[in-house]
Amino acid sequence: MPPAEEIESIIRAARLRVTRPRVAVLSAVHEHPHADTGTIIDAARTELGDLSHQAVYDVLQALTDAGLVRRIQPSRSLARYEARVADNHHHIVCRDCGAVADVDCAVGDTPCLTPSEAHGYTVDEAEVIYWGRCPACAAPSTTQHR
Amino acid sequence: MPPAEEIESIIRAARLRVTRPRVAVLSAVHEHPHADTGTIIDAARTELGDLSHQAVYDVLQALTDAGLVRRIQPSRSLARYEARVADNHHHIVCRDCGAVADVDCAVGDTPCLTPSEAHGYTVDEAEVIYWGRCPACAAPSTTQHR
DNA sequence: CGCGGAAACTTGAACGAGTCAAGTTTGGGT
DNA sequence: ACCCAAACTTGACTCGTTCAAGTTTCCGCG
Repeated sequence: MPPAEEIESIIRAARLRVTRPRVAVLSAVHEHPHADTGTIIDAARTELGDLSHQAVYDVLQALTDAGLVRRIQPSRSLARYEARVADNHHHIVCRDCGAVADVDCAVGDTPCLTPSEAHGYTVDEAEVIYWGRCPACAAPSTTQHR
Repeated sequence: MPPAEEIESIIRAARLRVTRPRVAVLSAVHEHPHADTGTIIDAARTELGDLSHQAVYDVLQALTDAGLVRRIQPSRSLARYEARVADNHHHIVCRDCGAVADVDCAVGDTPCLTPSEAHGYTVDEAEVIYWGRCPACAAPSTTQHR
């Protein structure tokens, strides 16, 4: 969780204008890894007071384009954002509650980045999602899952 | 593209009731790999005449639960379905036009199915999506991509 | 230090894939 | 042939996301 000044310089370093909404949104993404848009809107409003949802969508788009955040969207889930970028890690998603956790790659730095037959496609990224159940949902009796 | 009788027996073998909507939808998924829901609805209607969109959603859900089709949903894309199941293959998605192609796994049968640290999760599937550009969109001058 | 313009934000309406709910039809077991 | 739970129809509705028009603000430049 970098302090506000560091957030500012991160934004500035990406050649983006520094605005209060952008600082608030980027902070929110740092503080809430894998949060969906609604959660980010709430967190940014807590920090700023008023803020339109449209601004948050715009900011997230700008930050994504600049490579400061990454957007992930597992099936049956809303869009989620994370600030861990450019370090090649992957995700485990719980089939029941949708919780997301980070996983470092199993095989070296760029796992499976070589499809056997690419059909002429130019590949630049391999995204891996592990599906399963989180500890809470896997527990048999404690909670009635879903 | 199996004939109608074979589609029927596939459905019956999964202990599902055989109905005309189900046969039409499963045929459509076989005939249009990676099609989104709208395309499947159109294809099924072409075969059947009238058919409610709700029925298609129900059928796709039932077929997915039974393991007869697989649902995939790359970021920024609608839900797509395919009939190739239980053979561990993955997908290449074009960043520009959204086209999807199949890829057999690079490393053996169950690629990367072992995350380095699973955070207590029980993992049962590893889904890999390669991101890049399809031959048409990668071509520099021919088509103005997007 | 203040101006100017483009980028960023606000407001409010609209879109559309997917879901919900209530009523009717139908497959297939007894 | 009967029956009923499963499957389908109809139609309204939800809500994450996008679109559009107008206003504000950041920041390079003089």
